Amino acid sequence: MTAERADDLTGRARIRDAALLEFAEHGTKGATIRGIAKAAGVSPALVQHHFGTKEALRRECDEYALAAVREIKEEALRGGIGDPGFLMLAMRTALPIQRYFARALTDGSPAAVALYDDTVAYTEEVLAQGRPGLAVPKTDDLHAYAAVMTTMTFGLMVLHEHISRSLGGNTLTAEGYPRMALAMMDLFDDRLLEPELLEEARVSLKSMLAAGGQPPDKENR
Amino acid sequence: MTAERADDLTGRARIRDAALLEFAEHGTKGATIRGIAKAAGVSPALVQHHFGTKEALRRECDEYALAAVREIKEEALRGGIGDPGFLMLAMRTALPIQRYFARALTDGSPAAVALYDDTVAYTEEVLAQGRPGLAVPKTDDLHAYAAVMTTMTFGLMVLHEHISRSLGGNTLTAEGYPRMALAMMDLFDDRLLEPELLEEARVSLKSMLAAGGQPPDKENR
DNA sequence: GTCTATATAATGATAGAC
DNA sequence: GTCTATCATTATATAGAC
Repeated sequence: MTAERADDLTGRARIRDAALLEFAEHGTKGATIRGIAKAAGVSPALVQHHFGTKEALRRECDEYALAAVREIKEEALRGGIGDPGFLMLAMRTALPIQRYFARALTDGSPAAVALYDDTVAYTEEVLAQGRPGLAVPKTDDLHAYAAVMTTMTFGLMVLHEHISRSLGGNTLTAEGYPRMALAMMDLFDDRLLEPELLEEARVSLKSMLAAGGQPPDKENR
Repeated sequence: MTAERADDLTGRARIRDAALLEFAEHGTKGATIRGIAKAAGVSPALVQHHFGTKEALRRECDEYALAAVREIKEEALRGGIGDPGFLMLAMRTALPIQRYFARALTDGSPAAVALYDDTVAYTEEVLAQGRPGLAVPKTDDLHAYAAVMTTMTFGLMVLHEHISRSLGGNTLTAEGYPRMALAMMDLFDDRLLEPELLEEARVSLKSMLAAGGQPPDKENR
């Protein structure tokens, strides 16, 4: 999984890399063997020769992408959360891998599910154990807290096209990332909702929760 | 756009509603005329008779969904941000519409772009003007602040399948929404990163921003 | 390993009857 | 408005030569 130069890739790897991008761009269904072959500069038959079926190729992309992310994550872990590079974990992941997952998370794939579930579990663990520089979360539902945190972070990746358009620079690269990240920090350092309104909303939500999912009385609507 | 009962829908509307769900489930490319026809209980030819092409049907779903959301939003606006229903704006939107946009935001569509851009602009406006119960954001980049806020909120919708799985209940419905929303409030009411770490990260990001998108020196990696 | 040629299936779209 | 039947296109997948 070490970085390989585009020109000295074997045919098989060239096809896999092209597939990664085509799946990211057009989705599982939208990407075609023909398109992938064209992008890789080979014939469609060669794609089938190496991977058998489109489904198998997809599976291989899935596994490759997941392995790549796990490798980056382990590397970042050695630095610790205080490491300036830790917050940029996303940025250290190769662009094609990020784009692949951004799409796979909505297209649906085993690796995307694994990545999501892994990340929620890891986030929950870190929040529970505590880390230097990291406060203990004030919540009585740490799992949901971790899930929301993870989902929001992934949301920025999944919707990268929209936020990049809005901010005028690709947020998955060093070009657009800093502006987004700074705003994210302002947002989490802020307390936007005033305590009274917050409490009011909490009470309303807790009554919904207690009611087992029934919406509150309709008179308010 | 008033609520119609499933049984007294005209054929055309029944097909449109079925298409909305099929596009949400399988994406623009994955949804088929045959599948939509089957879901609507009509022949594939009737779908073409009413809408001409699949692209035209998709366009009509797009416009219908956008109009529906705008209507809900205007209604919620009359209550104001203090209205307990305001925070639940998403939940008041019909489920098929939410699911349609959750998919369209990554599949790409004019309505999805319009919805996203509208929402960022509206969020920015509200934050700039201020509202009772809402603090003034502490940031020198209000647009990015609004964009990140919007993207994170939409991220919860786009990734609803994953967070629902993680929390054990559909977060797009009253069944799973309260738990997610409560965790969201805990998260925004918290200050997870301690000031020193936050400041350190800000400095690093600002230097990246100033460098015009060049990553910081590699020695740290 | 890589290609051309071809078989097979799925899908979008049309024609014409009722 | 609604159907059945059919066509044209595009996609996956296979066979066999080099």
